[in-house]
Formats: sequence, C-alpha cells, structure tokens
Amino acid sequence: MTAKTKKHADPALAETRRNQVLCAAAECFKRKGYHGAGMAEISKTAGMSAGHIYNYFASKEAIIESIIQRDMEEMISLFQEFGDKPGDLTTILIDSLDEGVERHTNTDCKALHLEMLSEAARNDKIASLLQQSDTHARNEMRKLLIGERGSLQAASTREVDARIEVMFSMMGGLLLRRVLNPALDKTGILIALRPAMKTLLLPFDDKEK
Amino acid sequence: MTAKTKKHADPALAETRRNQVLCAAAECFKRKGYHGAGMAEISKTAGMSAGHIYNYFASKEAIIESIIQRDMEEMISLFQEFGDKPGDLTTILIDSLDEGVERHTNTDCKALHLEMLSEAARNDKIASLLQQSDTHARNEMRKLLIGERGSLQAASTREVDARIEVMFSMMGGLLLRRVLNPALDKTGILIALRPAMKTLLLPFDDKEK
Amino acid sequence: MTAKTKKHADPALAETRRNQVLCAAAECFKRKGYHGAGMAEISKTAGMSAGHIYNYFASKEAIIESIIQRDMEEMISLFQEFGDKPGDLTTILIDSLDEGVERHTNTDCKALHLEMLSEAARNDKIASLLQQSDTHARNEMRKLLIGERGSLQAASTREVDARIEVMFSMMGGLLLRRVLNPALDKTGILIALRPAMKTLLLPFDDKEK
Amino acid sequence: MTAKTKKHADPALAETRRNQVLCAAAECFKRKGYHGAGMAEISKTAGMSAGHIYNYFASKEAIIESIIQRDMEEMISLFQEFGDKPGDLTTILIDSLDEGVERHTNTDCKALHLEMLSEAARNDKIASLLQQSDTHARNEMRKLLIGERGSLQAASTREVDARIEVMFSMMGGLLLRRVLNPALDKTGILIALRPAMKTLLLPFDDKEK
DNA sequence: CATGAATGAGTTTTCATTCAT
DNA sequence: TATGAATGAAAACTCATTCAT
Repeated sequence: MTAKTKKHADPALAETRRNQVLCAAAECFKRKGYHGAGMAEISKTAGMSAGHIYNYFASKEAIIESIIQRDMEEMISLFQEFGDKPGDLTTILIDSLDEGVERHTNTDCKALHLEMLSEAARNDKIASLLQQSDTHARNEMRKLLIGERGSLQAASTREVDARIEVMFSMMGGLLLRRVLNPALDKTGILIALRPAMKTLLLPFDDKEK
Repeated sequence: MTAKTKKHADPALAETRRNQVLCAAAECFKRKGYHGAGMAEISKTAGMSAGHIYNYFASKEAIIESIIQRDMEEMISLFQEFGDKPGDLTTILIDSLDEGVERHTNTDCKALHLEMLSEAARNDKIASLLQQSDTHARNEMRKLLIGERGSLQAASTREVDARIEVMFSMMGGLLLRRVLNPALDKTGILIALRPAMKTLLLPFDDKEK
Repeated sequence: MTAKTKKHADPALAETRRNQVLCAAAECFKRKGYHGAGMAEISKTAGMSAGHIYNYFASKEAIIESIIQRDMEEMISLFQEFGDKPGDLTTILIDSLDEGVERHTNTDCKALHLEMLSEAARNDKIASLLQQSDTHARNEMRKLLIGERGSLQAASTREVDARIEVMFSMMGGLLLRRVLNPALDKTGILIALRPAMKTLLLPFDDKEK
Repeated sequence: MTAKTKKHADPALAETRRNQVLCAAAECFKRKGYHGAGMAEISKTAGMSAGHIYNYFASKEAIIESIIQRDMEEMISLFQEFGDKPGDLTTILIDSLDEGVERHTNTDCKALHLEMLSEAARNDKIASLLQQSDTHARNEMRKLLIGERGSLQAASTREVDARIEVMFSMMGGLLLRRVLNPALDKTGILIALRPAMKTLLLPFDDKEK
C-alpha cells in the first residue's frame, strides 16, 4: 500500500512525481495548513495539473498520510544513529540537544507538525499513523536507556516510561514554544534544557524521589 | 473591538448571548476542530440562529479569537492564585503539578488548544493573541521566580528565561503527548516530571552548568 | 423519509421549494438526461441557487428518487380511477387505450422515463423504486382482472401474470417506439393495439392455446 | 466516417483493433452504462492504451455509434433469416418468439440497449442511427407481411404499419419488463405473448375491428 | 431581538482527450 | 503502431455570511 500499486509504466518517474507532490504539499501545508491549502495550490507548486496528482495519490488525505509516513522513516533512522554512535550514551544524547532544539524549533517544521497533530484530533487514520510513529520512538528510546550502555538499567519500567514521556514532552513542546514566543532564544534555552534532560537521563537522587 | 462596541440595547443580554456562543463554539471546536465545526452546528448548540450570531461576532474567526482571550484571562487568574498561596513557592509549584498534568492532558482541551495553535500558524491575529497570552504568562512566572519568595533571585535573566521556556515547553508538550500516546499514564508521568521540574526551579549545581 | 425531516420553519414554503426543484429537475432531465443535466442548470431553472437546493434534497440522486416517487403516486391514483369507473371493465380498459397511447408517447415523458430506466441499470436504489412501483401496478391490474368485474376469473395465476406482463410490455414499449420512430402514427396504432389488447383481456380461444 | 477513412497502413490490423475496442466497449457499457464506463476501463478491457483508441475512434461517442451500427447489421441479417426459412411465415414468426423473448430479456443486452435509447434522447446522431435501424426493420417486416407468403396481403398500409408498431412495441417493451420485474417468468410470458402475436399477424375478425 | 431562507464562491475529485516519445 | 503521462474543464457538494421579515 505504500507505493507499489503497479499502474505506472516507469516507476522511477512515478517516484519522482510522487516526491514532487509530497514536497509541494508539505510546502503548502506549512504555509496555509492542511485545510487552507487547496489542491489547486499544491498542483501549481508541484508543477503539474491538479488532475494528474490523482494518478499518484488517491486523495488529499492520502498525501498528508504519505508525508507522515515519510517523517516517520526519517525519525527511525535518527534513532539508529544514536544507537550506532560510540561513547557514553548520556553524553551523546545531551550533546545532540543543540541539534534537537534546532529541529524542533525550525519554522518550517513547526507548522506542518502542528497541522498534523491537530488534524489527528479529528482524523483517525492520521492519529493512528502518528501514534504508531510515536510508539516506535518510545520503544527505541527505551531500548537505549535500559540497554547495556544505558543509564537506567536499574529503574522500573514505569519510571523509565515516565522519563521518556517527559523527555518527549519537553522536546515536542518546543514546537509550541516557537509559535507562542517567536523571539525564543534558541541557544539560551539550552542553559536550562541540558540540566533538565540530565535529570531525566540519570538516576534520581533519593531525596528527589 | 474587544467586547464593548455598544450597539446593543441591553448590554447584559448581549453579554449572555456572547457567552452562549462562546461556550457552544468551544464545545464544537473541541469535538470537531475549528474547520470541522460549522456555524450551523455552533448555532444549534448555542440555541440561537446562525444569523443571529453575527450580531455578536463579526465572523467565525472573531469567535475563536474571543475564546482565546477568555482562556487568557483564566490563565492570568491562575498565576495570581500561585502568588497568593502561602508557603514555599517551589513546593507550591511542584504540588500543583498533579493538577497541571490533569489540565494539559484533559482530552477536552487538547483538541481545542491544538486547533488554536495550528490556526496560529496561518492566522496572524490568532498568533498575536496567543503570543500576548504567553508573554503574560512568562512575565508572571518570572516575577514569581525572581521575587522575594522565589528560588532564583541570583540567576541571570537569560537563565531564568531559559528555565521558564523549558518549563512551559515541558507542560505544553503534554498536550501533544496525549494525542501521540492515548494510553499515557497520567499519574506515572509525575515520577519523572517532579524531579525535572525541581531541577528547573532550583539553582543548578555547579557541575550541571 | 419522504418529506418530513423537520428542519424547515415554514413547511408550506419548503414544499413549494421542493416542488420548484422537482419540476425544474424533471424539465432538465428530459432535455439533457440525468447525467447531462448539472446542478447548475437545475438550479437556474428552479430559480434558486445551487447550494440552496441542498437544503431540500440531500443529493442529485435524491432528486430523481423523489421524481420517481411522485410518478409512482400518480400511477397509483390512475389505477384507482379504473377501479372506480362503472361499466364493463374490458370496455373501460380498451377505451382508455387512446389516452394510454397518448401518455406513453408523450415526448416530455419519454426522455425522463428512459432516463430513469437506464439509470436503474446501475443504480440499485432507483431500480428498487421503479420495481416497487411496477409491482404495485401489476398487483392492481391483477386485482382488476380476476375481480368480480374482471374477465379472467377462470384463468390460472401464471396465465394472468403473463397477460399482465405482455400488456405492460406492449404499453411500456411505446416509450421506445416514439424514440425509434418519431413519425409514429399515434392514432393509427390503435387499429392494431385494440385487437391485441382485447386478446390479452379476454379468455383465449381453445385453438389459440 | 463509417469505417473507411484510410489513414491506417495495415487495414486488416486496423479492423482487428476496431473490433477489439468495439467488443470491449460493449462489454463495459453493459456493465456500467455509457456514462459509467470510462475510457480507461474500456482500454484495459480492449488490451490497448487509452490513447491508442483515438487512432481508431474520434471520440467515446463515435464508439457507441459504431456499436449501434454493428447491431443494426446483425438485425438485418436476422430478418433475412426469416425470409429464407421455408414454411408458413406466421408459424415461423410465432415459433421464433421463444428466442425473441430470450434475446430481449437477456440481462446483458438490456443495459446496453436502454443506454443507447436514453442517450438517443439527447444525442441526435445516435437517435438518427437508431431510427435508421428501426426504419429498416419495419420495412423488412412489412415486406414479409404483405409478401406472397405473408398473411396480410389484403390489409391497408396503415393497418400493417400499426400492427408492426405494436409488435415491435411489445417485443421492445420486454427490455423494460426485465428491469422493472427482475423475477420475470420468461417462459410463462409466452402463454400470453403467442396469442397476442397471433392476433397481430392474422387478419382481424370483423367484430374485432 | 431574532430567524432561517438564500447565496455563491470555493472545495475536492473525475475523465475524455492530447501528445511527446 | 502504440504508450501512458499529462491536461483542464467540468462535476457535485459545502459553508460562512447576508438580509428580508
């Protein structure tokens, strides 16, 4: 169902066209939102007729679903990078925060992701895709944290899951921060983000519990 | 434009009607989203004709703007409560986390707030209102933290602002968590949320910096 | 489901509007066929906006369904007339042939009925409505023929039904004749139609069987 | 425009291709109707690309026109069979009724013929072709009936024409019967069809006139 | 103050047809 | 000869908004 319904003579061209549409749609959704962007605009941006898009996607909805799936795949490879990097895991994660902030506050992404999230509230298919993606991310993170290089081998599952939720909340919340405070000091934020993340990655002091 | 353009003979009735509409609209937006809910549905929920709504609000957009403003006022009074409560501020804030998690993961609100946030990406008026509200919240929080009862009198403005951003990001991010993980353990999450918040409220250890 | 979904404040006006639409649609379907006539044309003919039609009919399909139901009701009252008329039934039916030919070869109706019939081939709802109407007509006719005033009290059900089918086929076929032979001699046709109908109404001679 | 505009290098191949298209189109029109069947479906059924069809037919309309013409030719040869058969003409025609009922109530054909007939109401070219075909059929039938083996040599032209019209109406009407009464007893119907046809083929008794 | 009938621009989607290869 | 990618002009339907009553 992903891309292989063979009605296209030239699969390479088809893939190119699908990508044109996906990029154009992402672009338009960022600017105008899912509902705000019409097929007309998307088709103009993609450099092809509106009708032709329907040779590659069954509906407008199918387009945003594809975008989500594409994002999901990116995200998966991101976690693999973490696992592959040598060195202390906590340090790796803390050091990747700069990049993480950048990614989550990137103006381009913010609109698109919020769009997806709010669409999820009323579109079950989209909700399900996003949830699937998130579940995957949580699983990967859990594997890292309780793995042999992880810092939380001793912690209970419930505690680890709570930590993951809060980490994800903290990072995901940055999406909103950029909307709510456009003047956000993206560098300065690390002053507080690093200690908080460290707290979430390392065992709690007894008194803290 | 806020609420006072007095073209209404009976201002009290007008205010009642405005509220009916606001509540009905909030209700509908929660269920169906801003775009999903039509004026017809809103008017039925509000118990008045669609046309009549336009005697109180210039447009559908004006309705959501009013809802935001109303939320803003609620939020302001929330901060005042914090300031008014006696006792150690850090403790008060930590203790209010239970309630805060509840508020941010409440299924009802999530849709509405995400709706507003994603609408903000394409609607400057809404963006500006939300930002105004957020700025206010940050200011109030800053006042608390560096005030005489606060724990961060010694910290630099940049650091305090960073802490606030991360706190807000962490709490606001919960909105997304509920969408992305409907099975979210709302109680368990506090296991990690409290230590992280404590880190953000208390001076950092030297080594942490 | 017929007309009573109470969302209209003024039922009389609503009925008027429904009729405007029904008449306009019938008119357009006659001229251009079901697929050929667009909502734009129908709305212009009905003297109201296209969008407004949807306050009275859920879809274009619902419109043709209503037209069919209306025709069905006309047809029912037609049979009642036959039953109510005094005198010899065979004579009544034979005498009504003139009028029957007129009705079935009427240019206005032909297009609309053919339209419905060919739409029935691919639209189950319409097929079902037409079949329901036809079943009713056959039942009424059977009642007349085997009733106390009928000429076929002695005949087997299968024979009576066969007669009815052929009668209906012969009359219904006139719809097609007018299309296939526009120069059709509507008066002359009775020269042959009367004897054929008489054969179908009276007991067969032994040799005929 | 009929078939001979020789722009094709290999006329035999061209004829093969035309037939492929014609058969495929007939097949599709039967299943989905003229409007319901798309060129894409037809081309797939015909085993050639959509674009290529336009090398053999100027338009979708031209295809149905060709189908009609082909049907017309079949019909002509049918009448020739009648003429060629030895024996009493009335008996031949009555005996052919079984087969005739079968042909007219055949589920496959019904959709296609109704499709053509209702298309005729709005498409002059098609109407004209069908009328031409019908005229031919009437002429052939008239020749048979007033010919030396015919039973109506003594009848007036008007009467003969009326008889033919009614016969055709009765047989053609069967198309509609099958749509309106899917449970139609195809064998039983002959009980009434044969006497009615006999009446139409033999001189009327005086009293009948 | 209040209604809801009416509008019309805007939406996604379909499909016969063309044309570069 | 043959392909199928590409077009664009429709189509049915929705909905915020207006206005006569």
